[in-house]
Amino acid sequence: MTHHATRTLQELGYRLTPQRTMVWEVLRRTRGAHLSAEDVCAQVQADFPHVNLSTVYRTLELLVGLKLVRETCLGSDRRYYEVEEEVPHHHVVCGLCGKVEHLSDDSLQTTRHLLNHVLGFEMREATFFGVCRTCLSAVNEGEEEHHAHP
Amino acid sequence: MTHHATRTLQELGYRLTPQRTMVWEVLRRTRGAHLSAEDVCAQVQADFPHVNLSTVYRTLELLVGLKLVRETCLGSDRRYYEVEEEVPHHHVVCGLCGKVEHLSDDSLQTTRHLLNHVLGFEMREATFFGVCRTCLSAVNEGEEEHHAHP
DNA sequence: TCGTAACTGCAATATGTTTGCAGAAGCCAC
DNA sequence: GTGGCTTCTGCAAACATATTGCAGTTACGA
Repeated sequence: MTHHATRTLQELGYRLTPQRTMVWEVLRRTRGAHLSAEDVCAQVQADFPHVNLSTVYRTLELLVGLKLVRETCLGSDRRYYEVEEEVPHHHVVCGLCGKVEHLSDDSLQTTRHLLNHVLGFEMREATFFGVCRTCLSAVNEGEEEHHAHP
Repeated sequence: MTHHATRTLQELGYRLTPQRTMVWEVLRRTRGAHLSAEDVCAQVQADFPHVNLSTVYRTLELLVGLKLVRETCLGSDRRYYEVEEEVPHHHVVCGLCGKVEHLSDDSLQTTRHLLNHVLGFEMREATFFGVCRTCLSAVNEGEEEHHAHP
């Protein structure tokens, strides 16, 4: 486990167990991905098969509470986790293929100011749902074909 | 049921059952709210207690498929439904009190263009997570109190 | 009014997440 | 190191949300 997370856990009086270390390591080495609790558990179990899913849930809850891990909203089906980055980013989700892309926080400065100005709202993160480039071209090709053969 | 939804259902060969009518009416008269399937079911059952939750789920699925109802993502806990408006809007969710506010689609034109330009992404809807005005002032008052009595 | 295909209610099931509890183990004091 | 105390884990059961199979009901065109 990286110095940072280790220190945080121990300084706050939490025990440094192998399970917690492994969950953290999985998230750290998959930086940029978005893993469900079950994904994390599967990766941990690849090395230590006896580790239990409920322990993974409890560990994720702990790490989220300590702001070491971020729980992101990519849809209503389940929860996804990733390490909390110094520079936050936002998510762009394709409703057709499910692909998730990132968007830098800088890009949303004007949107942040808008929300703050209009609603007095302090934006922490944003998720955009729509159709990605790839799926858009696929749809367009389909339309063209359809027009070609009415 | 309003002419529009009625026509759509019947023209497409779906049967116009009381259950479907009631689900639609509940959503229509709570315009602006965000109801879960269970919420809808409870409101329908207030008048017709025998109506089953699974029927509500099937009806919502149908109406969403016909684009008469929109399924919105306000977090990963469950799914919420509202009537599909002519002019779409976006959602602003407070992570502390859970309040949901609306944001007009117009406000996000530049954001939409940004996503299109940077990622080739066609944005359909956006959800912003953060802290609302009310909770922000509550937090600030708490801080002030804390500073006053260290 | 009748017949049929579509729809509903019910119960069972699937999937994701939480919890109670007994046993295991991290960590501090010695 | 060793002991002891408290936290943590594994397991199984519970819980919440959503889906499905099936038998009986019903909308609706003929």
